[in-house]
Amino acid sequence: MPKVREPIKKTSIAKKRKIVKKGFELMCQKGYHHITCADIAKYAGVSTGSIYQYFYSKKDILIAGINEYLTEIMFPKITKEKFQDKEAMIQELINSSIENHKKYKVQHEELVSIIHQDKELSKLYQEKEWEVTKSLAEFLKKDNKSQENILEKAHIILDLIDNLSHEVIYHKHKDLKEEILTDETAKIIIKILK
Amino acid sequence: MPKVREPIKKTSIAKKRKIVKKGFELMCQKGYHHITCADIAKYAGVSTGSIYQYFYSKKDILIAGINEYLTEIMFPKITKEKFQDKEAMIQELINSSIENHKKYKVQHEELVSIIHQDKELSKLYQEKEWEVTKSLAEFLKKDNKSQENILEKAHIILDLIDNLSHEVIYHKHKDLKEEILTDETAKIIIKILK
Amino acid sequence: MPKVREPIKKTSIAKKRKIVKKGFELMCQKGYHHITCADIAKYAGVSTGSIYQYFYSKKDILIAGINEYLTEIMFPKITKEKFQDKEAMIQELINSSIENHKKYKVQHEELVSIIHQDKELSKLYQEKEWEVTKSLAEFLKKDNKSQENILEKAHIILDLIDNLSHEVIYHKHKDLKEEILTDETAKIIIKILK
Amino acid sequence: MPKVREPIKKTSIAKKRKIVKKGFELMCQKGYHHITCADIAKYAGVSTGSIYQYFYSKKDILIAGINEYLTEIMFPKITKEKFQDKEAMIQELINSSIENHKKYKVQHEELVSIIHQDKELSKLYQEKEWEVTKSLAEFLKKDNKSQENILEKAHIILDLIDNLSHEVIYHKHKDLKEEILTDETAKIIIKILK
DNA sequence: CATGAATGAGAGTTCATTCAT
DNA sequence: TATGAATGAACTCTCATTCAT
Repeated sequence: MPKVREPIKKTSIAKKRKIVKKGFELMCQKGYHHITCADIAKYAGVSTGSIYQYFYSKKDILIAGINEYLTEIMFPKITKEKFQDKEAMIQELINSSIENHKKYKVQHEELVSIIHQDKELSKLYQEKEWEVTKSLAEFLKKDNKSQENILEKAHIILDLIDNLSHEVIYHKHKDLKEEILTDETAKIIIKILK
Repeated sequence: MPKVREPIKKTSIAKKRKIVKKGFELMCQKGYHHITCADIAKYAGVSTGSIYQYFYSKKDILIAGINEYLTEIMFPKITKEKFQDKEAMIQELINSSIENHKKYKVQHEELVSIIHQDKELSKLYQEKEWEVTKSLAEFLKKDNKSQENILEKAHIILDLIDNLSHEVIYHKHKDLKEEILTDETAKIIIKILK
Repeated sequence: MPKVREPIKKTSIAKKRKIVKKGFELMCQKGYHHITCADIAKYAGVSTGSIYQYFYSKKDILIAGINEYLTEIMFPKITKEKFQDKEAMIQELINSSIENHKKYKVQHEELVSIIHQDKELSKLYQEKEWEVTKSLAEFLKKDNKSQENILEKAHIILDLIDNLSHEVIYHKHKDLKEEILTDETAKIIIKILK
Repeated sequence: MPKVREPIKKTSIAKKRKIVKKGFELMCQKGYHHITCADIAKYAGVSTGSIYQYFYSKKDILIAGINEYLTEIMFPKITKEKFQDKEAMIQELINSSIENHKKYKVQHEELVSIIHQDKELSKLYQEKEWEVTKSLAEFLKKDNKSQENILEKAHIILDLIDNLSHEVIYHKHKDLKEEILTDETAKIIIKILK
């Protein structure tokens, strides 16, 4: 079924990456269905034909982008054992999450929506998500023996941080103070871990 | 842009409602971009022409559906003062949220995604969300004086409940026990309100 | 896989037929690969969209055209028992074949080429061809008992007539006299049947 | 239209020939419109760029191939005066035709179709065809004086042989015995020449 | 008012040809 | 001279919207 498409040799690696980067960026900004392949090509500074030298389809670009995003940005490793105490660790978790969200500034929901409409992507997403949950649970266990329901707690904690990040990034509700929200979230997580 | 479109007079109210109900249902099930107007017409048992008697566009149906959804389902009033204590209130909040999610079983993310791509919808969504947050904050204040940062806490609480509902509905992570997750969420909310 | 496409109700039968007629005509004139769907639409006096209301694809139009062509034109029934003698029958066979070829004036080879590239069409073509061969053989048997290898002879006869028709229609070789060619062909067929 | 293209000098003669040979082979196997220039390049073991060093266009390769085919294969000289009698000559004619068809095993119709869509090719084809017809007529005249309408007869004979070859090669009709068909064809040709 | 056939702009994708290396 | 990545016009097909009936 695939006709052309070659991994790469030298500077074309850069080209393929540029297409993913720029294409994914555009998709996140405007929504997958609101941009055309021509848009992507123009934005990436290549021809429409070039896109199909490296990707099977428009969707293929999205998948590549999501893959990268999930792997490198959204679910980075957290098993850094350098933290002295829980407070520091949690603060670091929050900060890095906000940093990551700021950096990508994706329309996160667009992504999540598309992910959930595609079996393959859905599976990938959940695997990554689960990996991080387990990794956090592992970390918390070390620090604090006899923790009950640690997986569930880790899940909740990650959700709290994710939600906080969104609020900070998009700042949808003018009457919520960013600082207070961050503090409260941190305090709640501490309470959870008590 | 507007050509024809009449609010309603008698039994055609029912027709318009049927289009919204069935159309929105389909959109939530399969995704806005994956269904056609013909699909909606067939599913609603009307002709494609009829759709444009009551709606300006395909998107117009979505907006009507979201409006209804936000108003009646997702953000119902919570200022019921019948609760005896916080625990009961929280449990009720959790139960009704899960019930609502179960009832609609929408592809929630699809909705959220589309909402965020449309200024108008986005504003509407946030207003509704904020209304409920305020309403919960108000309720909590009554019950417990001297609560600091109550808006932020209310926001976090609603997020926790929403997240729990999703997990229960879609059950993405096989290793998370529904019961434990519910209990833990409830416990955390109690802690927040301490 | 098929999305839309409805047989027909009333005047749309005419529309579908017009698309086949005109589309097939164009294909035969210019070659399947040298015309676009837009060309067909314009030539048939409909919109491109209309084409896909009645046909799955561009190729589908070709198939419909070929079907009709094979059934009605190229391989008409020959079991007319009204002939008094072989000579008359053969002359009639030749005349009607030339008439048919003149009438359609298709680029016959284009057709045959496409037919041979498509399994389904190929089968259909051979079935029709074979039917006529058998029908002619049957006819000849009646007229003349104890005919050996009658199927093979019928096949050769039909080929001779087909070839004659082409030569007459396209008149490729200026130095061949049409009349003589026709006469010689008829004489040869008579000899075959001796 | 013409940009670059050089006849040849030394070993690149071989390269050009390889492109024609392999390209034409592919075209005959899969059909002109079903293969790409990239396919040809790969199959011939050269780069796509190289093709345009020797040919103006994709079609140019086809023309070169057809030229060679017509000249060397399809219409070989038949003025060999080594035959003792008509029967032997006819048998040899039949055998060599079948051999040729077997050897190339081209999708003959594809060729013929394309030839007829191109004025230039069409003319070339007819010239070659006519040359052979004349050459056969010449041969037959020598062998047998006082032959009337010898050109027309030669034409018919060549057609009979061509048709036989196709039937033998593609064996489309299971109920036709190859041997009988060959015998009958030979017998008919003998009768023609009586 | 209701219908559903008709419309046609615009989508994703292909591939003959070019050209920098 | 040889390469193969790059190009972009042109293709087939879709579908939101219109409108004659």
